[in-house]
Amino acid sequence: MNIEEMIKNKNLRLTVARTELLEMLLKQSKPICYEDIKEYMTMDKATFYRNISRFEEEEIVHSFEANDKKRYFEIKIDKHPHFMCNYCHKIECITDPHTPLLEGYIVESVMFKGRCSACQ
Amino acid sequence: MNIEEMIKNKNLRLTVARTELLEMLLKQSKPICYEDIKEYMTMDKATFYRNISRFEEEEIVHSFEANDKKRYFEIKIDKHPHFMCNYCHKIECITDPHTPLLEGYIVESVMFKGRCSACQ
DNA sequence: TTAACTAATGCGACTAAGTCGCATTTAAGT
DNA sequence: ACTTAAATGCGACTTAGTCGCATTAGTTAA
Repeated sequence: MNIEEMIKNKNLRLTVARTELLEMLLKQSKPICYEDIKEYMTMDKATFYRNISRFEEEEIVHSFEANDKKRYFEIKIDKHPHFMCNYCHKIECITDPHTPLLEGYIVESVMFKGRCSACQ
Repeated sequence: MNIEEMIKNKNLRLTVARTELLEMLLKQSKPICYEDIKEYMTMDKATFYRNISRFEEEEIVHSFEANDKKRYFEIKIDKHPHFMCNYCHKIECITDPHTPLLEGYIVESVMFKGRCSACQ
């Protein structure tokens, strides 16, 4: 599925900003925040956040708050847990398919925090 | 170990604010943010955050950022995973002892997000 | 094509959690 | 009690993210 379809399938208007934003998100290998990519985008900050919120509603994007008080985003395909290092603050994707289950809950995402391999 | 010992053992000065803060934290059954308890405390906001940071350095307190952009705190005894509901935004402690391991990482905390039992 | 309608955008102002600087107070050793 | 350094309260500040509003641009139908 291409970017145009991703947008149209959700009955969203196809705009330059939305196309640019999805291209950007698809390019990443890990979650990013606004600061990380603002210099590579032409859209305004408000437009960025409004579109991110829209994409979240439509379940195209997943986000979470990191301990640096910034919101991080990634495309919601290939769902996987994340690891956030408490020492170097790097965020990594966990590819280990062994995602834990919790009785009584529907787990939609998992975040591990601790010391990453580089910080040991 | 009582509160006075907890503070003295870390070579911290025993102050009214610190005692009050630890009493407050020990009373909770789940993580709390400043807003949750400010009305029950006499100390200033700056003092609260400074002492929380100090307690974190001394590993008395654990904190994390929730999706409401607020920082949540709890006493760092009896470490356990947490569950944050994406729908009612409630934070719960997971008592299930089955905490997952990750090869190559030292996991210090785990946060699950999704739909809690009340929201199904 | 064009017209008309509505949603999306950019901009500047605003919000609020958390931090900082500094003058004052207080804990703790002598 | 006296001294000294650390802790506190207060107000000002920072900054990620949001809001209001005037303008622009997709989309649908004629």
